Amino acid sequence: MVRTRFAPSPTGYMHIGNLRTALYAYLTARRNDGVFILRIEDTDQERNVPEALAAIYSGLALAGLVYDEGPGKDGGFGPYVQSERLPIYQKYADIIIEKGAAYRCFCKKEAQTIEDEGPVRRDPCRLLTQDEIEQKLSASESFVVRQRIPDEGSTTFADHVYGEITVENSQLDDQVLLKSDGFPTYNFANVVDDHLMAITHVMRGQEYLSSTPKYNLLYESFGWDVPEYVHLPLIIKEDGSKFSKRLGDPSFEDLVKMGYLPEAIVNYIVLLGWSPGNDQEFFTLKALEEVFSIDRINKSSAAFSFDKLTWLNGEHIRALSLDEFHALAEPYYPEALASFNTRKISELLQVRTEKLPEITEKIGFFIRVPEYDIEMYQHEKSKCDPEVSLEILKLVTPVLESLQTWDNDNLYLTLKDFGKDNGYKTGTVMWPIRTALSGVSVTPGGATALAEILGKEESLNRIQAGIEKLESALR
RNA sequence: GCCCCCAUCGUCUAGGGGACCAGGACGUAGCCCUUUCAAGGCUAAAACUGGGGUUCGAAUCCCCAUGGGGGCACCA
Repeated sequence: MVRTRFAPSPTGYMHIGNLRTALYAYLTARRNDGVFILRIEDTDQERNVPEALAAIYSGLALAGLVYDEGPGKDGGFGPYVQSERLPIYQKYADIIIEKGAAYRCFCKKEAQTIEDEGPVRRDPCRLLTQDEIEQKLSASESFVVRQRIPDEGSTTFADHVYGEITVENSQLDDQVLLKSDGFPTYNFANVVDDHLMAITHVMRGQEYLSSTPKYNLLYESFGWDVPEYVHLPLIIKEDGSKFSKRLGDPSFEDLVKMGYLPEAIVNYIVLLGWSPGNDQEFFTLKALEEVFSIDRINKSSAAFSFDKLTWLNGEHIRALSLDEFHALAEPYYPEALASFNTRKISELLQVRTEKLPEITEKIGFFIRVPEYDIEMYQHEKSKCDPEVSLEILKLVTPVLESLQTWDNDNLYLTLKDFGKDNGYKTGTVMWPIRTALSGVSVTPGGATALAEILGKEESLNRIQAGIEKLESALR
């Protein structure tokens, strides 16, 4: 039974790299009919942010990553919040001290920060005699528990992504397992919990690659089986620097606020470091659950491209039904748009929107025609200029006035025929109308689509205004 | 400083000795379609970091160099 876990510490937001780790862990569980577990790693009391827990839950929910076990969803391996497991770590710390694979260190914190010679520090306390220890203990001196790394030999572990890695034990430091406040460090808690929670595949960022030998040694000291390791490459920026919230890069929540669909973000993020082996790039979470596999994960770090995310977001927007898109677009429609058929507007917008907030700037002209220059009527490709425009607008007015059925199809056929009868290209007829109706050079949809939405009366008013504008300018 | 990891178009990647004068996607440029703009279609420019090996043959295997990244906390 495959069991994976996502083990974030509560920092207040969902980092992009964390989201991907969660995604991969989730997909690995789903693909293998396994169990996906959420564990909260809140062992740093100074860094805990109160509302951060909520951010983790909402972030996972937003991404669609439903966990099978976790806080509030006990599967027999709880509690799933590390700060609620303190006695457990205490117990295993005692066990490992007993085994001789760890020891108490009574050194002062400050003394530890002095730069020592050599890459690895061997703490003097590892040589303390039993008597000395008893003495310090009874004097209730505070201490931390450190792992006793063997002086000789080397440690090898296998990683699904990076292969076999060997490190000399002399390069490993006697890391702290239990802090003086009684809390475990990540280094200890992750090993104890992954074992106790029967995690089969440990998936995490590659920043843990270099400390993994120490975890292996811990597993060995306890006599536990080592889990499968899956270390994930880093996500960086296109200039090669770190992708970090602190440096102003967006978190998952930020991206959603910027108008990216959660499903598009998830789709994009899965491709940063993994590929399906064919040309498919568009994926829903459901589809990924069927095809994701660990052995197609890449080794090298991947740069986050906003351009590609934006494109993929457009793909997801276009894949929506009109109703779904309309629901997402509506919040961007101002009150003043209420008199129009906004569903029709959504229809025009859907294929032209890559990010939701773009909608705002695309629809302003529906409410009011902006001030514009008559140069707007000049258009090479449509063989149009202000003079011709004026002529067409005047000629077309009675035709439109007499039109009974005011919809896109009828308007289009009528105007097309009008052009044919009067020797104009369709584009030459449409350009001035579209311009008069909107006052902008680019609109979602053409002249007739806009006219339909604006309605007969408003359309004719705007055309009349265009005529007056042109007349006064050309006089 | 020490240790570990990585290295294909600008970016994400396919590729796991001959099928590669290296394929796809984003972005960029051009064309087509066309009622402006999109969407869609077509086309173009664009990469195997360098040097040694191994081999009949290397993007693919090995070594070195270079470059990049990560780690060396009572943070995770």
